[in-house]
Amino acid sequence: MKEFTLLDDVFERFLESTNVFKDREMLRHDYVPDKLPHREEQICCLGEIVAPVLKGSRCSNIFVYGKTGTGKTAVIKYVLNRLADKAREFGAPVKVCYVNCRLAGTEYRVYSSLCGAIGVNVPFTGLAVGEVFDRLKAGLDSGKLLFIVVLDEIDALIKARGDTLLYELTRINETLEDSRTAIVGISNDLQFKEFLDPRVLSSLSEEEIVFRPYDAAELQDILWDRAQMAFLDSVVLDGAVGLCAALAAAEHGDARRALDLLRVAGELAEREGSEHVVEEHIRLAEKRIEHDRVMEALKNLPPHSKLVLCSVYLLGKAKVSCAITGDIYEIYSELCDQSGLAPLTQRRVSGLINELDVVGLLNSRVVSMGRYGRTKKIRLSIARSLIRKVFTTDDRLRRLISYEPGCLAGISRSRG
DNA sequence: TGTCCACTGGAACGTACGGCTT
DNA sequence: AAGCCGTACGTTCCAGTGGACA
Repeated sequence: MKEFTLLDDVFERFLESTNVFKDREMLRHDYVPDKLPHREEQICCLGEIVAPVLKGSRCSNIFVYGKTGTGKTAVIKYVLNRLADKAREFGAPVKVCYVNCRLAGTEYRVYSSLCGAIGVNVPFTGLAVGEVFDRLKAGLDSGKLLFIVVLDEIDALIKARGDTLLYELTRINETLEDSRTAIVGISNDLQFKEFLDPRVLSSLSEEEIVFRPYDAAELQDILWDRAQMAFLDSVVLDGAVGLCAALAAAEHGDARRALDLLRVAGELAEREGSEHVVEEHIRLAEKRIEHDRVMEALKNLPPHSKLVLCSVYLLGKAKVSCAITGDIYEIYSELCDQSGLAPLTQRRVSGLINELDVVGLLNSRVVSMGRYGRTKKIRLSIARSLIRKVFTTDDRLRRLISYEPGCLAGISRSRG
């Protein structure tokens, strides 16, 4: 009963608090606004490239690249949405399908999304990739269609699975009867071209559009536009937007990050009943976003990764200045013993360390110690208190973070 | 200068599982 | 039901590596 009263208080406070937002959805990065400042050039360029489909011809394949938060996805969606509207108006048989390759994860799922877009049902799993591709072709050939395929974050898929998907898609028109397909590939990584077969690259890059990062002044314009839509009048102060833009500009001009900062800052201001969003809220928002990211990453780790991280934590606690793979594996094995898990091989643990490095929880560096071999030096790249905080909520891990491994004494002696 | 350490990291392969086709 | 397929997660094997040391 008490909990309900408490919760009711929270809701009451929220309802009675001063409003700062008009429509917070405007600050989400998947929202595509009617106006995209400082991207007029790219919008026109893309528009010119795709326009031929309105007259029933295939448009060129396009390769778009630029860092995260430079407006690539927003511009593509903006232009292709307009194109689809125009096509309906003119009765052109245009279909657009947007797939995020990183989220799709596999060739199979990319093909099945494409099939879904043209109304071909494909089971969620169970078919050979070739079979799904054949069904896609059959689906396209069952009518006359101009199919525009947007493959966002294509670099993620190519690096993980190779370029067969792009190879097949860039050649699909050779076997189609009446329908035609055009590909828009979006990549965050410029170097990604090196992973491509030259034939695929030349076919995909019939046209190229580059999105350079926004500078602080441009970010400020973008933020003001969105702030006016998202917040009530004169809620956001000049200094707050300026700081927000400056912080995001320092991080390669990432508009997505700038919008996140502004949204979280607004939520913080709302919660404390403030009538304005000020610089202090932006600073707090910056800390909050990083904190949440790390907490989320920690909570969702698989059990063995948690034990690896716990081993690094324990080594730090024992004042071992820089842990190496061998030390970590020894402690990890002991922790497995303690928690009744069968330990993975050192090879696998080495891979887990790399994965923890990629998500930013660890920092590892390959070093050679001369005749003492080659290994990785590993340290935590997050606050120890965060690990304690998350692991104490887990019954099994709570015991382990205060555990004193027997092998620790030997490690400390040799390398403390 | 050659040896040797303690790994790294690529590649091939194994196993389990869910789900489709025949 | 059997066979096949993709996916996830793991193991095993092994060539390669950089630099301290004899």
